[in-house]
Amino acid sequence: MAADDEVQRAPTLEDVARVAGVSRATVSRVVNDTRNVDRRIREVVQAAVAQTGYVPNQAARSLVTRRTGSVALVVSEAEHRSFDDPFLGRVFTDPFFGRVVSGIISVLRPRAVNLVLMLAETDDSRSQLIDYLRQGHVDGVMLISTHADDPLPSMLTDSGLPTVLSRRPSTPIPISYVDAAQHAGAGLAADRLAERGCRQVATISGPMDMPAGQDRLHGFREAMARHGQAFVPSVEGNFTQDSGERAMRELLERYPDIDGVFAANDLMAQGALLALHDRGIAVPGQVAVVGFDDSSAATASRPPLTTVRQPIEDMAAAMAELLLAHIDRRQARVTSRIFEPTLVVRESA
Amino acid sequence: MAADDEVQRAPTLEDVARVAGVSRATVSRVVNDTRNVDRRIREVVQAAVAQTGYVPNQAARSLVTRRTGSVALVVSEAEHRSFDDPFLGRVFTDPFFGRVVSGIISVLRPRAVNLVLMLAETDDSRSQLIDYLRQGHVDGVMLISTHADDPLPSMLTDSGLPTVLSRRPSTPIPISYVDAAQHAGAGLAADRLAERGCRQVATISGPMDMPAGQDRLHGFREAMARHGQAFVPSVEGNFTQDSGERAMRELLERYPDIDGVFAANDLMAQGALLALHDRGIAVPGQVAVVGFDDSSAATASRPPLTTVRQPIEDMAAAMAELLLAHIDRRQARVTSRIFEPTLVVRESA
DNA sequence: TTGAAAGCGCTAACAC
DNA sequence: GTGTTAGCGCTTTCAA
Repeated sequence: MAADDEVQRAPTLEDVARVAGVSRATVSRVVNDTRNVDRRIREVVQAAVAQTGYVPNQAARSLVTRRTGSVALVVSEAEHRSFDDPFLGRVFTDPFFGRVVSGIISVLRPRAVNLVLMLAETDDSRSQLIDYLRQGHVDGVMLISTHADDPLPSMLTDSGLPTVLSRRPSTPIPISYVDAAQHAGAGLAADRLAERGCRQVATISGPMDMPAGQDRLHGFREAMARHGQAFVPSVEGNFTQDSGERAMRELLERYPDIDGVFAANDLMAQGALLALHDRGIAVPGQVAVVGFDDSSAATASRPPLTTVRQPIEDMAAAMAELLLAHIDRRQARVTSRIFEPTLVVRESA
Repeated sequence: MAADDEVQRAPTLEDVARVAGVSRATVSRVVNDTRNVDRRIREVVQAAVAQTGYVPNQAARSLVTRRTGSVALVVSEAEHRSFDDPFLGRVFTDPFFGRVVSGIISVLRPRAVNLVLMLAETDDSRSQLIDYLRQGHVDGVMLISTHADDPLPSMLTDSGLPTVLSRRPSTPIPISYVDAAQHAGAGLAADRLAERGCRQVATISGPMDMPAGQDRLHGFREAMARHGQAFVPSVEGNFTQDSGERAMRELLERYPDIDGVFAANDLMAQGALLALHDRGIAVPGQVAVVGFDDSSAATASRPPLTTVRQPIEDMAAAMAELLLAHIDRRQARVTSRIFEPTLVVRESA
């Protein structure tokens, strides 16, 4: 209640040093927990820090260290038609996303690294984003890219910023990534359907401009071919529940004798279940359904979904680890880590 | 391919100035688009910027301007029991969240302000967060707080950082916020149920430690009282679909003659629908159901939900506007903005 | 073990 | 309209 009205500005190292009766350098050493500081002095300084309410200024700090202590999670989507068709609704609503963030946080938090979430859905926002990143706001970036011709991965490698993708890049470029064995995972779904005795199987694929969409379709078709089904009809969806519902209706119309369906994610499988339910078709009695992801949608639907599980949290954690390794230069080479999916059997197939 | 091997470091204002043959100040003026620069010189400088690939260093810039050009969106949740019960799943999976982000982005983007997303679910992470924010990483914060005894709102006001809440604070503290008229919204649901002729109405409330949970319960009860129903049974949920399902089962057990239910959000209403469906109870024939939010879950459920709509995107946009106004000191006083909900009638009631 | 001093890259007076 | 200059708050040699 005394000398506090001196200034309105936040206390600086200088202020703390004055109160503690030492130099700025010493305070800096204490704050940064460097060795070689006398115990007594350390305590005096800590008291001064507490008394002044000092908090280091990040801008000043990273100006000299060239480190920010933050990494970015960038979500890049193809287009964003209007305010009423929010791409954000799609991304954030997908249970997939929460699990990714959760996995990332689990490795970032203990190391006191912060997560900055950034979105890019237009070309404008994409270059604005690159600028932001190049300005040194973050030490590295994790990219969740949702379409094939996304220029962001290569823009990022060009920028020289440490980067890791959450999926195989659609065109081979030298960039680190984490992925699940999509092809094999789709094979698991095919095996299950074949094993149940399904003979007329169709699939609701993801967008063909996404690697995950392509891989799951090809993997499924190849595996069904091994089971003797030469032709597997498919309708393309966009990973939303709604698109799954529409696709199922189309499939039913064009191929009324279908007895099994593989949807490239759980949300679409859930949509398919709705369409089947509306037509009074029993699942799995008349049509068996298999999803992909093992997201919360899998247990929330009726009947609960048999689905291919990817260890999303683990994959996300691996992505964060890999990025941190790149940043610390512990890992200089471009690296990939692939996780094996498993089949989770519930009631839908 | 010539003098480029001179250094490995990023080009600075100095470098650009040298190439352009002007002073650093002039380059700065061009980069920051300040008036009072000769057209010719401006062009020369712009060419030099392009040639050198110059990008301003944010740390240096904000060290002097004391501005970062970013604001934080903080999501604060009560607890986080384990890796398997990810609170992130709850927050990010709720369609509500995507709409909030979407609304915020719509006002931030045009002003080139960046959004930093931060999470806090433990006391540890909460103080780590406050430190981060006080270090000057962002110019202001928007807080989505999910429980009553959250210390964050007052920690934030104490820190002196411009802050806006997405809901009325649970204890009255001097802080700006945006909210929907929860009480009135719940009344809309009651009116609809009464109008349909429901005589035994119950409710699945939100968590009682959240203002939104309390307000919707009280609002609903008062309105039902006006319609002559003195006692409205309620079971508490936590805004997840699963909790809605469980609550509905409990309600059915304890009050078998229920003919109408108000769930405090759409996810829980969706869960209620599932429980009703499992018991073979027709909706709205035997039991009418009303939700709250008008989220994507409302149209995805069977039957589609009659629900109370809050203009989430608009509210989120208003929150961002308010924050920006505080930051620019255009708005110094603590302010609130309340939005009116409306009833959206579909099939469930 | 501690202090003095030199910047990190930028903006904003102020002078010209 | 343009250049000079003084910091912004911090870390980090280098001496002592």
